[in-house]
Amino acid sequence: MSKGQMSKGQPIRVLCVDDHAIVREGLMSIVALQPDMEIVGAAESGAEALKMFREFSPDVVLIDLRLRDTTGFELIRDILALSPSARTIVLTSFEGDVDIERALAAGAKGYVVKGMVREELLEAIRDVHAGKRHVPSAIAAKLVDHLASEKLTHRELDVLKEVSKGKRNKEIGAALSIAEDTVKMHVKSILMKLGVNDRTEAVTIALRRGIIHLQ
Amino acid sequence: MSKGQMSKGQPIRVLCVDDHAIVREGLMSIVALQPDMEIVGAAESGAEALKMFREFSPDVVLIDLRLRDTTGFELIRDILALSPSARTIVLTSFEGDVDIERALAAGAKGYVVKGMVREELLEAIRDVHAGKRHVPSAIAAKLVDHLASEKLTHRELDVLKEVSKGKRNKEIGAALSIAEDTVKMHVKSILMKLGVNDRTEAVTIALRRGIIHLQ
DNA sequence: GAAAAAATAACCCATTCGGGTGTATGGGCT
DNA sequence: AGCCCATACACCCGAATGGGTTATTTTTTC
Repeated sequence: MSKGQMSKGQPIRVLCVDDHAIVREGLMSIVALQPDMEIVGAAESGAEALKMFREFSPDVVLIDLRLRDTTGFELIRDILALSPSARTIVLTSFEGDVDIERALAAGAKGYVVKGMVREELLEAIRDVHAGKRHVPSAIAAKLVDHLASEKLTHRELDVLKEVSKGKRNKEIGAALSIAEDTVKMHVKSILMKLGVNDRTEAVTIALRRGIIHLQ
Repeated sequence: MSKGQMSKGQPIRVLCVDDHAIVREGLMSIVALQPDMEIVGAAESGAEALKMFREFSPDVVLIDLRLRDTTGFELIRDILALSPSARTIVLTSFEGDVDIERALAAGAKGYVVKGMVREELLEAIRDVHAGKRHVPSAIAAKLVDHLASEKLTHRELDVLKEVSKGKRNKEIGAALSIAEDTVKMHVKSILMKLGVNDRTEAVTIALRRGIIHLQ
């Protein structure tokens, strides 16, 4: 790892990971214009990203949360396993507080939403390269909004995913090999934790917050 | 309109409309590399797009469906109202059959999904500029899959949107100023047309197919 | 102007749902 | 050992839901 003694004159070496060619292209063209940065690679999958990370040891890695062969969360963990001092920034269109929380928990140093102004991204890259965290206040605010809200347990998540498929409690019980009454218990808990009236609103709120995703 | 006698030597003049700076940047950099194309403008809102369209009379307009101040559907209609021979291509991440159908119904000549390969987009631009339609078979297949499925009526859509908020039939009735029994009638019809078991699945299927969108 | 489609409303009825309360078991942390 | 928490199960009950049928009025379409 040749990051410790990086002098001010050397450009920030950036790797970007996104399965959309347009986004990779856009990132490259934005970053390439900065005199203090350079793109060392653009990967379209997690596997390719890891290969490029090993090969180029970039200073900063930009990562989308949705990838073809893995998730951004997993990729961040994989990269940190290779190099614990790696600096990663999530660049995604997901804005749910749970997505943000999971990304930061996985070890991301920054979280930037696609659709922000160009400067926000560049600032994030410079901050994170300098060892700082960079989470825009609008993003941080979403986390704060749900600080008090209880997290769903693993089992509740299982149930919620089945609920989103339109299954009845009885069917969910059969699918998860538990009693219908247990399912009802979980559903009640889910509704309470999410602060909603019924299972349908539970699903839409969960989608909005990034607790579950379609497909 | 100086499009009729466009000679082969002149580049295809492209306008792109997307509220994400990264995507605009990516499009510009992809198109700029093509010898037979040039970007004449990049708008980040519908209003700006119309202004640029009037100013530059581009040969082809690339349009995202989600814009800050309007929708892609509306923008396509607005552009066609200005210039009935305008050629527009939808470039979006929405893949629901209803999104596709609405876009083509609005007058789009092409429909390309973000995340396709670079060549797909370039081919679409050339095809559409040449007066052809360009809808990739994967996209067309989604339309075909739902050819038989009945469309929801306007009122059913109103009800479905309320359902997605977690409202009860009684509350929906109050919101729409109709009897609860009428709401139940609409809900029954919705479930039948979408081929689902309950209101929750109706919402997730509707989201997937682009019949409704969150927020 | 007639025919078709959509919107409205009212029944019935079995099932499901949401809310309340209580109990039990097995990890994990202190 | 004691405690918390997740998980699992049971029972009660009123309200909401989904399915079936019929009918009137309005709107759209041909």
